[in-house]
Amino acid sequence: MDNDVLRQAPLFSALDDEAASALRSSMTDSRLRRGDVLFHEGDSGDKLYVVLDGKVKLGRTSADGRENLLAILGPGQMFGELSLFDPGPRSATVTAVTDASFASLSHEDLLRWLDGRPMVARGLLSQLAARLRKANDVVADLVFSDVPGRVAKALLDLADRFGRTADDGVHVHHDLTQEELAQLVGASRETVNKALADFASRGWLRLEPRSVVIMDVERMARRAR
Amino acid sequence: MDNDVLRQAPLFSALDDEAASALRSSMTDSRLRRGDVLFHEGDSGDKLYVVLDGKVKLGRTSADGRENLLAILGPGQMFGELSLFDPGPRSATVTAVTDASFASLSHEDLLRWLDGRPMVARGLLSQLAARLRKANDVVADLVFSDVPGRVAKALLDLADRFGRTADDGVHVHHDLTQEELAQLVGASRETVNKALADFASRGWLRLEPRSVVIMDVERMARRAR
DNA sequence: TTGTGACTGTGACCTATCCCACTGGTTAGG
DNA sequence: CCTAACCAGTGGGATAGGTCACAGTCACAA
Repeated sequence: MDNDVLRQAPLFSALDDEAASALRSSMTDSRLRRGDVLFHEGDSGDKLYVVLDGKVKLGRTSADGRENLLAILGPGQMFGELSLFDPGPRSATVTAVTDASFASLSHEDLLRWLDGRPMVARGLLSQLAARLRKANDVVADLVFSDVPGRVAKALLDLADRFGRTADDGVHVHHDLTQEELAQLVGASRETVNKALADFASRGWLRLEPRSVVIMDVERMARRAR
Repeated sequence: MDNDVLRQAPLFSALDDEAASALRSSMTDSRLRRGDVLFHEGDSGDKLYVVLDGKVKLGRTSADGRENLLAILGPGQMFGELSLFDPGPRSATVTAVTDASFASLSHEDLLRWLDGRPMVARGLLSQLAARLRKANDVVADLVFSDVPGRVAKALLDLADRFGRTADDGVHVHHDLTQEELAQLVGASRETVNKALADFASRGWLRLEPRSVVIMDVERMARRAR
């Protein structure tokens, strides 16, 4: 249950059992319904969260109201660390994409842990490094790839993290509307829809509401590059 | 001189004098001429570098050979940490944009320092967090802003870090060709050139080879948003 | 001096993608 | 069960920006 998810989470993975449960006991739990907002870009706040169950989206809104999603996070993933180590207002809005639950840790508690246990620091550093690497990849994709390519890549990434392989293909219940998918890849809903329709017409995938079945992972991967 | 730069560098800023000079003494120095490459994307390597003097560009190359610059770094800034905390090949190519010198620290040495001194860990965490925040901003810009906007923003950022204010404006010796500037903002050289020409014709800036003088920071800032 | 190569400046296309308009389907609340 | 929202699908026109093709400038070497 809860603790299994946390033990897998990179934040905890280097800790022994008693340390992990001590850390766990200083965390508070919370939950949200689909569509609810945990906090807004610009809010102040200094908690770090770990997703226990469900999915959330991290998004930012431009001056003229358009939205862009930085990431979709699922069980075991962490967010909110930015306001912690680089103090300042929250840099993104976090919204539940499905009903979801979290464990959270306050600034002070985390710092206490950091000072005592170097392994926690290493875990956090490698988490941040991985995130940074990924962010750089996103930048490269925006510069180099066209929209269909980015859509293919996003779907494969979601498949990796949330997909279940069956004999008719990889079922990906991403729980995102096409609008949200579009915001995730930085394109308009319409172009994303056309890209998806094109993939479907080639038999690479089958479209279902808030979900896809990827039938030809190989070609999708080739299209993504 | 050298040590002044390092003491300003975020990696060192939280250390007291004797700790800083101990850390300094475990670092090795090196230097490059303009155009020389320190390491290539895909290389293995586990050193962390701090720029002592000069400027470098971090770039990645796409499958079809086009280039994209992730960042221009100057004195006091750090790079190469990614391969450290998220082990793997180097994720970018580092090239000297001017003659430059560096201090470097090996994987093991850094980890030794990390375990002993929690402040070093915090410094690194906040560095990475700041970088991540910045990377997210770049993503948002690519999605929301047009090329002239991104050019304006890039120039202001360079001005912030490398500019010298005089009575005719802020002199920014960025040392980048327009080609490199284009790679930095993710656009073609031609469009960047036209954007620059437009800014110049409006009297917002004056163009000089590998350098600009920003005469109307206010309007540039407004254009960037 | 002249030639060579690197960089900047500019016009003319061409195309990916955005924006708009509309249709049909599906869901949720009264 | 009906109506309002929301969501997915699709066509067509407008456009930002990429690509191509040159011309002009400058530095530096022969």
